[in-house]
Amino acid sequence: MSIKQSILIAGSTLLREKGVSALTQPQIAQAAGIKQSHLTYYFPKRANLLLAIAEFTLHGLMDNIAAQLQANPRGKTLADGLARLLIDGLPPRVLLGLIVAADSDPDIRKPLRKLIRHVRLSIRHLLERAGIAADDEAALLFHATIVGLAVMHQARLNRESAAEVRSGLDRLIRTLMPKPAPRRRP
Amino acid sequence: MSIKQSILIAGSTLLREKGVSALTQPQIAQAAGIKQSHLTYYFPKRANLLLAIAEFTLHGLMDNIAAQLQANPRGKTLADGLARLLIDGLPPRVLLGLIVAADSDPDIRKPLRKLIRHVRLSIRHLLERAGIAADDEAALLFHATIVGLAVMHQARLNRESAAEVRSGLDRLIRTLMPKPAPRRRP
DNA sequence: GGCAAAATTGGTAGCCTTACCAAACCAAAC
DNA sequence: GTTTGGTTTGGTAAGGCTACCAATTTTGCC
Repeated sequence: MSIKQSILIAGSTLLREKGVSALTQPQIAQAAGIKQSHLTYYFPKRANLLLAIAEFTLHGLMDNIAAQLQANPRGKTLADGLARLLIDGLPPRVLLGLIVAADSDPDIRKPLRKLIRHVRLSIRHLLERAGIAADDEAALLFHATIVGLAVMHQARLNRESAAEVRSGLDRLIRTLMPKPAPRRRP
Repeated sequence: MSIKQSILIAGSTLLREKGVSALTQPQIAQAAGIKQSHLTYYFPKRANLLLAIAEFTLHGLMDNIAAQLQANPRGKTLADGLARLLIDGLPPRVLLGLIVAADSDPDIRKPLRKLIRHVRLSIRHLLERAGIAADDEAALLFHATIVGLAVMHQARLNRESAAEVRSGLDRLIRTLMPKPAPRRRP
């Protein structure tokens, strides 16, 4: 495994488990088993490191989703897979980390926009595959909703918030899925 | 105006305009026109200050929403008012600030949960007033969606993201509003 | 083997943060 | 007018972070 990879892995693990404030050069370096000064050799500025970690992380997530969808491309599985992803905490923390960083380093914002666009696109593919017709606006709302669910869970991190992620996703997908056998109340 | 108030105002202004990373004791103190050491006299720990700012901010927001709703309690206005709130940036930044802080100081999480519960409740009232029937799950989804829209806008801060907030809110509310004259496609 | 480039290390300058403390100050109560 | 309690100030200790650099080691190549 290359050093760069081990840095990225250490970084995203740290991010997942301890949040953005733990994502410092000393801690990442220690977790990756290298010296801090060596870390700056690979990533001279903190922003470089952050973006690399974000890209690396999201790349992994996309693969993850794709694989899950491959396994069983219909509704229930979609909700389950997404729920696991959102509760895991890595994706929202990546986003939060970038937002916070962008506040003090505006250069980050451009790649961040690109990243979000990319996620949006992936979501559209996801929905298509799940048999949900989604125009731009529908994809936007879906995206926003899962981001919101994830962020609110991150804020609370208890059983209730996790349950909300699941029930929220369930309901969200249920309302969007084409009904196979519409049954009406009496 | 009491010193405490001026501190809270300075803090929330700073938060709105420069983001969480600018929310430090020196900067707040300067903005409030007092010495940093004096700031710690009122708020011995950073967490105290953060929570106070969050409460103060959200309190103001609720009043804001309530007033807007008072003025004109139906759909279009609801969307407009919310959009202004979300684009303004203060609410999502308060949330982000608390999440980041909670990562290094878990004591913050309990009041943070309470805060979110409170917002949820306000949203239910809001929806009721706007003539939208909302069970728990619907309120949850509404809440999640607006949080997601706001956060994704904060991440990008450009015209496109602002437009997304507006169109997202529009569509969200449109799908929830009871249709006055349902018209079907041919 | 020897050379050049890349990788790695130890060390440190400079900055910023939070939290604390002792002293000065003010204002109201007695 | 003095005492007492709350306010305000200046100063600072301790710690953490980023970024840089000079020196050493390793690696790949001729």
